[in-house]
Amino acid sequence: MMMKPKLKAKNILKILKRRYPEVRCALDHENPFELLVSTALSAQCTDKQVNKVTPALFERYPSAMELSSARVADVRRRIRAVGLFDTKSKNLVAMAKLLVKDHGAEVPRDRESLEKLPGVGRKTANVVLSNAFDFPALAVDTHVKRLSGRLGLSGSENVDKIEKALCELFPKEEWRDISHRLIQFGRDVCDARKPRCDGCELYECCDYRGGESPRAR
DNA sequence: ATCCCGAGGG
DNA sequence: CCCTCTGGAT
Repeated sequence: MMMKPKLKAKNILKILKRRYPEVRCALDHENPFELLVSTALSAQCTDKQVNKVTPALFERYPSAMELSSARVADVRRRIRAVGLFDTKSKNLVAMAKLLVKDHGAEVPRDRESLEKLPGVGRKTANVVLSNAFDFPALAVDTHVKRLSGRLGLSGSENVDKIEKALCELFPKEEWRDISHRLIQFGRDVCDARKPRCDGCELYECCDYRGGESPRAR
């Protein structure tokens, strides 16, 4: 019973909405600057680690203006718990300088400018665009990548193609939340190494099924 | 030991 | 495409 991708996507959307009625960005922040910084810090670590260092960080550096004149060593000390701090601390200060120089110390609202910021890639840019500015964007991270592959929504292509495929599959107004739901589901059920396929609500929609089908990890 | 709600560089 | 960077959780 091969389902058409479009219909399959619709079912997945429905099931995930039921499972996660309300979705929020794990790194919830009141202003774009804080969202940008904490999202950039979240690379290769948990949001718990990020939330541990950001309060003190933002107390000392409330905006791009203050952060732009920070000493890298001080920032590094403050963010040590998130790991990869050597690169991240340098990037944060450089990023703030660029914000002050080119964007009036504000967070730019277009993808091109965001991705020029040191330490900001496609994923972070999409999170900021969709969560801070309500621009339709679908963030693809490792969870989304893995789930998309397993469910058979896209091939195991590169991130750009996966993002494009998912954007065609899901309605624009869902782009922001579907990645959060896929991420959540990836953590709760579809683990990278030991997926809990028994009792999985998406089993019927899945091309992977614990490895039964020849699909990418 | 191994992986993580990445990004940058080779 | 591949690798590396890191602390923390498991």
